[in-house]
Amino acid sequence: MVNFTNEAGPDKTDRKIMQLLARDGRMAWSELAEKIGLSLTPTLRRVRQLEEGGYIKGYVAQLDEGRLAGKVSVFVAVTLVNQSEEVIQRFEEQIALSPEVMSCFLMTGDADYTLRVVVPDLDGYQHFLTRTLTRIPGVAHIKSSIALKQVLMRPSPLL
Amino acid sequence: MVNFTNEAGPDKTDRKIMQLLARDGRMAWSELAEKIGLSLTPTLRRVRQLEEGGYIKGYVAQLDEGRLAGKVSVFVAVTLVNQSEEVIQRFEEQIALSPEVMSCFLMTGDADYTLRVVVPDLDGYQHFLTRTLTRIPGVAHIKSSIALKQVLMRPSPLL
DNA sequence: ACTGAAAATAAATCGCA
DNA sequence: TGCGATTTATTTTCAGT
Repeated sequence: MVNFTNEAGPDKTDRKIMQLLARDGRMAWSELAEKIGLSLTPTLRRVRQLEEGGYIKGYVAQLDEGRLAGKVSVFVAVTLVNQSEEVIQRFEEQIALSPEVMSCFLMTGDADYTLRVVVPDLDGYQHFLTRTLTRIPGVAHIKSSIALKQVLMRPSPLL
Repeated sequence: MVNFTNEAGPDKTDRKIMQLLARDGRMAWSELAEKIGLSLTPTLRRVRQLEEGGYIKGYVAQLDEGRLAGKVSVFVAVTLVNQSEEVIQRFEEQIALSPEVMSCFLMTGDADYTLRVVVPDLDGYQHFLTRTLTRIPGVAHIKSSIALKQVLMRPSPLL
């Protein structure tokens, strides 16, 4: 018997660490240590704790979505014919395989989905609709809302 | 006279680099070099080119949104009283200061906005509405759609 | 828990093919 | 564009407070 898995949760210093790494995920640990006013060892230990505790899920390069995928975002409200396990599972699976789909949320109430789909232009969206979305079994109805400008996009919540 | 600013754009190797860094943004350059089958020097040069060309916009730690901000996402369609510079500018400015707002898109047509707001619960959303959103000058109408599950969220486009 | 120093790795730079 | 070697910086580990 050893350790009552010290579930303390992030303190103020941990939050500062997360904040800094959310802005620059490749910052040198030595630089991070300096900025939070601790030496290397405890800094790195805190980072590892945050990673293991799942507060930091990973580190990613942010790619230019507009340049690599397209400048047009379409919010798509999808209604399924029913909410059977099979229909839902197949839908979510196919969606995850479509590179145009950047995010997908299951909505309350009507139990349908809202997707954000990124395409180069409206032609590209039409292709996505006809070649991908309408071909997924169980899709009953689709309503599209087109965005032309991304005003704000936070990769991580503000602390 | 020297160089017709060689605007070549990413080749297959560059795309592989972006793909790998989008999955692990803190990977050692030496490991990246191994995976793409080049030595360190050209690998690092390519990475720097991708950064300078804006294909890689930066590196960030992914924080657990559900744990740090909340499990409830609300899509909010906001209509402004008009599209005057002043109203638009103030709206976008205030939105950017609100930590609950994770993203904001300017929509075509009616020229209103779609936001994704993250809150711990519906009470938190009510607070956001009354303390923040409805207090921004120029906000005429609000329509909320509540999500309870994030099915998919890509930090970067698939290559 | 934190510090500081030593040992092991990794990153940046340079001359060259 | 690419390679390999050198210099410089960073990360990791460990003994001490």
